[in-house]
Amino acid sequence: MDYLQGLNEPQLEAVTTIEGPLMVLAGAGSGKTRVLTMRIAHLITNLIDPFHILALTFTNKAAKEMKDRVAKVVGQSEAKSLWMGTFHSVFARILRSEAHYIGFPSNFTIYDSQDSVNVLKKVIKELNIDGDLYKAKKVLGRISQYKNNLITVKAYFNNPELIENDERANQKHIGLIYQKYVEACFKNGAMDFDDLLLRTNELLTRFPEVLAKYQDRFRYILVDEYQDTNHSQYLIVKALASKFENICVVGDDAQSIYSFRGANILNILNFKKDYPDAVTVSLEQNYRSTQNIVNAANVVIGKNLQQFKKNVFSENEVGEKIKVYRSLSDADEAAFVASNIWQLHNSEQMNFDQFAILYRTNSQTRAFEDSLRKKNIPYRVYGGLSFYQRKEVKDLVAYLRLLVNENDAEALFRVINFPARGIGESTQNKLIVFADSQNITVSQVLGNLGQFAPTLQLNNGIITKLADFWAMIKAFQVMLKDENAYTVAMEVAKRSGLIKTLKDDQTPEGISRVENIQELMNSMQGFIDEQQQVEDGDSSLSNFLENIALSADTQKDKKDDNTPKVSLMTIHLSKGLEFPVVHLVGLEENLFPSFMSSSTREELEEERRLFYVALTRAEKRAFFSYAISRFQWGKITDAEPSRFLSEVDSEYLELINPALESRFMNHSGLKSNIFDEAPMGETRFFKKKEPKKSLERDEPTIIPKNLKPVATAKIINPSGSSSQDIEVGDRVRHDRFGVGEVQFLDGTDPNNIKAKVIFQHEGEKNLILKFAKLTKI
DNA sequence: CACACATCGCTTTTT
DNA sequence: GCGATGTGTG
Repeated sequence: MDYLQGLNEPQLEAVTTIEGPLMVLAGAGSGKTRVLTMRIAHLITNLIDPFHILALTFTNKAAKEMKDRVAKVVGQSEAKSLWMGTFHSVFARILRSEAHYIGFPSNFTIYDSQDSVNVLKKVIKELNIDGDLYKAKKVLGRISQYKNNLITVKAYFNNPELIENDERANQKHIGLIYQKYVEACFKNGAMDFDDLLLRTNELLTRFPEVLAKYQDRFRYILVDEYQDTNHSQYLIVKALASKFENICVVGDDAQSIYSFRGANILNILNFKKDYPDAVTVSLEQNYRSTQNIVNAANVVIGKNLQQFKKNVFSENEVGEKIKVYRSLSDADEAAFVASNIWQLHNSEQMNFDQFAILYRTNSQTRAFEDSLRKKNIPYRVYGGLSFYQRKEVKDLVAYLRLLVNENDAEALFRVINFPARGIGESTQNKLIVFADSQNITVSQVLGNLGQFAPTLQLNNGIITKLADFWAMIKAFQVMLKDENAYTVAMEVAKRSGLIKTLKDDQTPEGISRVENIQELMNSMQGFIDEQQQVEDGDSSLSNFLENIALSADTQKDKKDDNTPKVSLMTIHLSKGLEFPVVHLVGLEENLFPSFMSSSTREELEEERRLFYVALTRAEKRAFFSYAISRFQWGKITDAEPSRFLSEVDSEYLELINPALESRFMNHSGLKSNIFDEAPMGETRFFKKKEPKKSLERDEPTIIPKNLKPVATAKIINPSGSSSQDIEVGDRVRHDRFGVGEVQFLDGTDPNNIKAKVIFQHEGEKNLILKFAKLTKI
């Protein structure tokens, strides 16, 4: 039992309490993952067949990590029959084997949100409903809400309150759209993400024998991040656990940050009500962070009313105070962060992967990318567009999806005319209308063109094109019977003309698209290899498709060299991670807390939990920063410090640019010379800036408050007629070199100002502005 | 059908 | 400011 060594008392209790309901409240950094894995190991060591254990997580990453760690303790072979995965993947697997109960094919397609939006757009159009009033994305959000709360179409129409609600919101057609959307998905043999949960509920409630089967199988259930479960997930877990009640949920109500997508914090807050006999264990010792960080985080989260009272503490060193930096602009903030990282890297030999920059919104990324690039600091941006959401990748995947499930009309119409083969919109519409009138699917029409051609009212040329297209798809399907998925996919990429079309585009973007296709092929090969190595692996195309549908792998395309890099991500993405040094940036009202989430107490409490999550990522040092003005939506907007800053007791904070403070507080306007005297804490945190020979120096005018502080010169456009102000940091276009960014400006003589510009593709150039004909963009 | 131009809308997003 | 989406024109 050496795996029990080194656990503290509550951890030990959580691991060894095997029977009955158990709730583990795991404060930030308290060793939650360790407890979960040791608990599973302990179950197996106590001769509980792994076959009877189900462990549910929210991310693939968490599932994989836990599985690896369990395997290390109990051995690969023991760990294998364990069911461990995300809610969605586990239930997708169950649904595939039981699909016939609820009228779905077992090879149903899984739609991602983009697919769902596309289907909804078509539904809205078909219903002749004003698309301006019903934005597909918004409507999907609504439908998702309903599904997550188990409000089916039928339940919706039986609930006058809901209908009235939507009517009052001027959305009276929501019910109808919802209905048509569900019908469309059913016809396509497709489920969206929410369906994977909703349909599982349907399966378990409508068919007691199915429920009994899985209840008997899953005798020991563990749920990670329980505070993030939605109602639908809650009901499934409850139903499955109701026979044996060996259910262990682990979570931290203080870290519930996904209510905007249906997570219901009440699930964890009410666990005791559901299971009155439940044992509760609180893990309160934080092993991650300094006392200062833990205490500061505690003070802030303590302002929330809705929470379990916990006493999270640290016995690590007290640590440094949290440094607060007030900056003039987003660019200034970014420059500070980059300099600070650079300095710590040099003075304390810290690797770049020990730093994280956390922000509230993805749009804040850019300024930091710029500032890090200027200092040649390697970084990696997490999140953003997932690899599998790229258009070119989706296109090839759509072909493959069509091979597996030819009823998938969404996939069909995505590829029927891409690459262009003369099957235009009107032809497509005719196909849809005709298929609807005959009450069959479009694939059935295409499969029996000989029979339907006379009634289709299409000319022979088009009929031939349709026939050719369908013959191609059919040929791929035949091929799939003998060849492996990779070979078929390669053939699809070539024969469909996809690769050729992409290769015709020799722009950098076009080249990267081809690379993405190659990367998709590589990942497919990797998947097949992997599956063939494990016993009863499934290297089929449909399994590959399911895998990518349920994984938001954003980094597939990044060649992973092993250079340590600074991590840039949203706070949401940082949950579960830890970094020695954390920069929490953009601490401004309306940004964090977000202006969208400042109206109700519930929303604000979630933002505060988000703040808590962000701060507790830090192990040794935390830096806060905010800007008094920033670019937002193309405009410079004034900003006020976030309320969260004032919620941290000042004993934990240290302002690091008081010089600026006093200067800036007097509102007499900024004199130009303020820039000459290192007002931004420069003496301490900035390497000396490039010398600036500003024209403003000779003009004792009041500089507008919102002028970017890094501005070094104004120049007159050489054309003479128009004059433009160009500043450091501006993006410019050059006839020959393309798009670039001004690095610095030099020179006092207006006729002889030089600009150093780094162009996206051409690299660094020194230009004399008078001749360079730059345009600001 | 391709391209150019206009318009919108814009938090977070494990699946 | 920017990218996705939609509309119009040749």
